[in-house]
Amino acid sequence: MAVTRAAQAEKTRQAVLDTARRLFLEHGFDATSLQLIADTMGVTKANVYYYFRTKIAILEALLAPTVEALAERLDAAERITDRDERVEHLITTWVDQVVTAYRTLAPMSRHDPIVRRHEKISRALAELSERGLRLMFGSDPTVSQQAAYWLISDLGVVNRRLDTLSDDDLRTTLVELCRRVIRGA
Amino acid sequence: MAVTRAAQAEKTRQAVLDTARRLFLEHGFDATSLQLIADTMGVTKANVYYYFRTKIAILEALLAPTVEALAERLDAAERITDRDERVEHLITTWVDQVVTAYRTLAPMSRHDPIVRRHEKISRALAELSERGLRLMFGSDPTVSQQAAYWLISDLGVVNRRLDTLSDDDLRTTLVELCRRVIRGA
DNA sequence: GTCTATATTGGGATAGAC
DNA sequence: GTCTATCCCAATATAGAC
Repeated sequence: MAVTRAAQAEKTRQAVLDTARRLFLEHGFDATSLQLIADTMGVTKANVYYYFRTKIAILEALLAPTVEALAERLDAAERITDRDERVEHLITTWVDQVVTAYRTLAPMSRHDPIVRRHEKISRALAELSERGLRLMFGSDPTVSQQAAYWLISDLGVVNRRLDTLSDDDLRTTLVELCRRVIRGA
Repeated sequence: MAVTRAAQAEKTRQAVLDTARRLFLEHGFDATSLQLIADTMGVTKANVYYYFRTKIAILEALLAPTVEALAERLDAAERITDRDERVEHLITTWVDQVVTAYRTLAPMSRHDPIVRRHEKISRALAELSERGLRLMFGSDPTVSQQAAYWLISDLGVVNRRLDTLSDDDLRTTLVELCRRVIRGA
């Protein structure tokens, strides 16, 4: 019982993040008020503000790990010299990330209008996407290759639709789909 | 002059729709205020309200033709008995619809959070999507077929990325991509 | 058909008590 | 660390003059 204050702080802070993530995904960022977040958690608005100075700061805190994970994926892929192997790595790790997307903001991160409006976030995501494209197809991808890549980059939508599948079956299905799209381009 | 009130009415009403469409696409529905729409058009909020009783009514008016066009596409496809021919028809008309998406709400219609929250709209789109799936793959599609279909249903994202292409090149690229995804499933 | 003016609600955000 | 109370502003929507 000695650490109460700091422990309580961490717990509440995490609760804000978890609640906000759920609500952002369900209603969208703009339609999720701090009042709603606070009510859902069972605390007051002021308490939420104690942990995050603005609403957008909550989103940034949520998105940071996702962006970081994306960057690490690409770093790892960059270290693979064999082309086929690298593509395979990119595909499987990408599918992994998408499959576990419930626990991240991935499905919303591209589609919620806030992302387009938030320069810092949108630029970060755009840069990572471009980097992934180059790692897949080299510095001068054909139009067909670009199309294939951008199509796959939106796998989150498929994920949502196949939510009755087990994680393993979903993974297998998506990997095969990606392989077909990418390898044929 | 001979500019009747009715003509003026039609003109202003259309201006509201055009302006709203542009702004909804750019900022998202929730972040687009009637004030912004009115200011952009150079009229007052009250004038906008003269034509649409609520903000959501503007969205509904915008979405109606898109939904209608989608339904007609499926009706036409239903009349084609040959399986391969029907799939080909679905693909090409779908690509057509996506390519001309600037003039519709297609790119936003799936992704803006308002769609998920608006029951009438979301149900209509969901029903049409399911119908398309059946027309493509019959009444009992495999998981792989479903995945392929849902992936393709989100073609709007690819469209946005390839905006430097001519319409014809874009069309060709997308049709080939769709064929590969669908036929291989 | 378009305007000015206003009602009303809810949003993000802060001050200060406990 | 959490609360109550409040500020300020922007949003949707309406009333009534021209």
